[in-house]
Amino acid sequence: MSLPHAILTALLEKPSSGLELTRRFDRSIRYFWSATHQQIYRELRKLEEGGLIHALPQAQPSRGQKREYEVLPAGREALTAWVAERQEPRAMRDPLLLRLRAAAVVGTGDLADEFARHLGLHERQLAEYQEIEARDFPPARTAEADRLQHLVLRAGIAQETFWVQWLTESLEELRALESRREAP
Amino acid sequence: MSLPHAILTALLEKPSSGLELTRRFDRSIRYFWSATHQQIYRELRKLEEGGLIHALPQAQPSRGQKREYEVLPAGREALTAWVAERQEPRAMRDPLLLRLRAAAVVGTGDLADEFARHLGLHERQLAEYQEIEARDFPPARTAEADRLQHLVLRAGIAQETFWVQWLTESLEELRALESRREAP
DNA sequence: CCTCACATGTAACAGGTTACATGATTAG
DNA sequence: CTAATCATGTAACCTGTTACATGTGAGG
Repeated sequence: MSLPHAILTALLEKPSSGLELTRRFDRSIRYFWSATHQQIYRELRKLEEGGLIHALPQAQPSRGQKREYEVLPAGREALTAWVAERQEPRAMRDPLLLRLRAAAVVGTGDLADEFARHLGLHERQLAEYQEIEARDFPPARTAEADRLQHLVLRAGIAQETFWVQWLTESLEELRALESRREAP
Repeated sequence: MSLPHAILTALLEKPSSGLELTRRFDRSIRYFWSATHQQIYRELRKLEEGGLIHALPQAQPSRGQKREYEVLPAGREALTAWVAERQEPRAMRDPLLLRLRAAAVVGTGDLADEFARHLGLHERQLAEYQEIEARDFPPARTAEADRLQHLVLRAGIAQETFWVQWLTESLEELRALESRREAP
């Protein structure tokens, strides 16, 4: 039940069309929620049917024409209620950990290369988040919304930091095991 | 494509029935992959159809009867190939972050209570993992499979440590914002 | 006119969740 | 015999992914 609420949040900040939302997801929402344009269009239709948003009247509504959506009061209420819900934390579920676990049974193969590649990707992502932090969250800000958004970004930074550290450590271990197999 | 490989890994370590697998997922596999019994039965059927596992012959195969499965050579090969695949890291996607982001727009409501509750849950989980580490991974072990499994557990520990730290920090911020609203 | 970028949409499928159904075995 | 527990299974639904289809408008 998260995607509709991600969309409501984005639309409250700024009424948008489906494609604009897709781009906003790609640009900034990506670091805590991702979605493709197909998901977004499907969900916009459902939200409109449910009376939580409506399309701004403009031009003739036809296939290749832009449709901008706006959140209705019912939509804002639904979002507020969702924020207040009691929800269980989601369990960790990462294929890379699973592959390492499988490697403990069938052998590591070229897994070290894959770990090195992931390490590079996470290092780049971390650097990007740190740039955003430096640019958009200077120390002196005090507006409430800013502080909350900063917390979300810090979660992203902490996550990437975790990956960089863990992958570095794991890579050492994998390479040590490899060289031990070559010259025991 | 992760669940079938999680099952293959578990079955290679020990041939099991569907319900036994469910319990093993709940007990130990949970900290890097989770699955319900419905998912597991569905997947066992597919794996058997695909010739990657087969049911051990025993008793008459009827509805309430236990069926134990074993991995076939083709299954082991499939798992080995999957470990060697090139896969993109999965994006972070957590509803709690999304709710905090939404709260920046519609207000925090009782979110602080929810954060406090999650903090407690993660603290308990962290303690559990640390117990497992102390019990199952004493410092002197050197067997390869042990070292790899230890890495996986350390990822779980690092994750929970992240949550405890981030939630603690966020909770302070949320409470500070609340008291600022009460007495500005 | 053609092509490209913009914009919306369809279809099919894989994976995950929830609720419920049914048979077999064992304890009281 | 009855209730509880073990064990497997069905069905419906929601979410996410991939591939493809179609219409609009602007520039060359």
